[in-house]
Amino acid sequence: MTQLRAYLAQQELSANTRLPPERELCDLLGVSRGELRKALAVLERNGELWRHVGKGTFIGSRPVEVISNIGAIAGQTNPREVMRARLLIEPQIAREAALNASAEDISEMRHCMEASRNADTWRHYENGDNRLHRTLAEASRNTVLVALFDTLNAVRRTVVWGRLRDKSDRPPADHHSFAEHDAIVQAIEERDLDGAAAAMYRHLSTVQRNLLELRQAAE
Amino acid sequence: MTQLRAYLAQQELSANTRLPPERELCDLLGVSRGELRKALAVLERNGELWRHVGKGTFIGSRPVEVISNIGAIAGQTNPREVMRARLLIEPQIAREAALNASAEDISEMRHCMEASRNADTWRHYENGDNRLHRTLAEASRNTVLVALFDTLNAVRRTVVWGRLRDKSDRPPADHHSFAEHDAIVQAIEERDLDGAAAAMYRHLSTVQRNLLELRQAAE
DNA sequence: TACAGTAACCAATTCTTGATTGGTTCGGCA
DNA sequence: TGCCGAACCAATCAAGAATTGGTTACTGTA
Repeated sequence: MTQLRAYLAQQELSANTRLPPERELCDLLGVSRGELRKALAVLERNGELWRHVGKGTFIGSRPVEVISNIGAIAGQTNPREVMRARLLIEPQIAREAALNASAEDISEMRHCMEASRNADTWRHYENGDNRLHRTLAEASRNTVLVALFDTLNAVRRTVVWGRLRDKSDRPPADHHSFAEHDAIVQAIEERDLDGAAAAMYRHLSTVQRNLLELRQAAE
Repeated sequence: MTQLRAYLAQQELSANTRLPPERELCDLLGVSRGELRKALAVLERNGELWRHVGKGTFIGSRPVEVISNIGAIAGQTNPREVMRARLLIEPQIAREAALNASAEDISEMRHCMEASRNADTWRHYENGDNRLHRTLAEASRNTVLVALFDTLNAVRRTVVWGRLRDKSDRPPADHHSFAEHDAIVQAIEERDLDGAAAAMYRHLSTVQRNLLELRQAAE
């Protein structure tokens, strides 16, 4: 243990530096591999280095693998997790939108709502729906929030939903989303932060419930 | 062209299905490769299939590759936006962690807290701090939330903070984060959803305030 | 001239194989 | 009991071969 610390001290210990393999290291320090591994385990537990099979042992903290590939995320998750994340994140974005939305943002949102209401196919409806949520995210006037929303949205679209959709080839005129979207935009226009978040939460709850019912009906 | 359509019709044409290589296909259909490629080009422009060198030809539309380039986001934003996004997002993650954290998660969080408390340099402190927040995100047991947190965290570290840090070479024993971290983990352990979110909000508020004071002092 | 077929080549990608490396187990030994 | 040595395992990496869509040049035919 003491030997290892001394060895590390004498070496250049800049972060992300790779140590020699364990087999070399124990030969170098004149200790057995078991003892060396016990010492390394302490240092790893302490967060001073990290190890990975096949890669090696590295100085510093384990790098968080920023999954740039949406498909990788989508492959590890499921509709339930995605829906849960939406319920937690999007109301907060709506809250920030209520704080920062401009008149143009609100006008654009209303335009998207009208487009989806007049949609003659589900595809067109979802197009308008997507644009509405995206415009709402932009209305937060926060680049980071928009980026997070885009990531979340991309995952949502990639995850296999099982092509769930009832048989009607076009959205009914009394589709639940219309009134709910209206409530969200209304709250944003009135600068009602809590109201906007709550309206978005209610909307996503309904979406979730519909999704579950469709999945159960499919079984 | 007509032959190709007939071939596709007879085959199973579920999305993401890979077609035989062009060399096989033209042999199979008895046409030259040039003619086959002209037909394929039409179908690709029509959105019925997509091709990629080295991969092959696939049925359906080309998968959306949303490259969430951290650097691009970081270049368009600023510390204020990042901090604002953290204040909105991370309390929600803490809330979900309070709902789903296992005993191992909490134990690991406590260990990270101890590590950062015993840190003898700011670098080690931040190491423990990062691991704590990451463990907390994992405790939400939601792959999507972890991915969003990683994205947010990567942006935070990329954004230029101006290397703000007071001169003391090690965190003071009464550093505000220690008590605040403790409150967060405490609330999570007690399954106090609102408490965990509120504690995280208070913590990030303090971080934000400290950041502003340091920036003003630097001017 | 015009156009289709053939072959060859290019670059991106995947597949294959062997070596490396952290993690683990088992027997020997003091 | 505790440590050492050796072997083995699974994940990873590295390098080369094979595959595949994209492109070009040449030939033959009408």
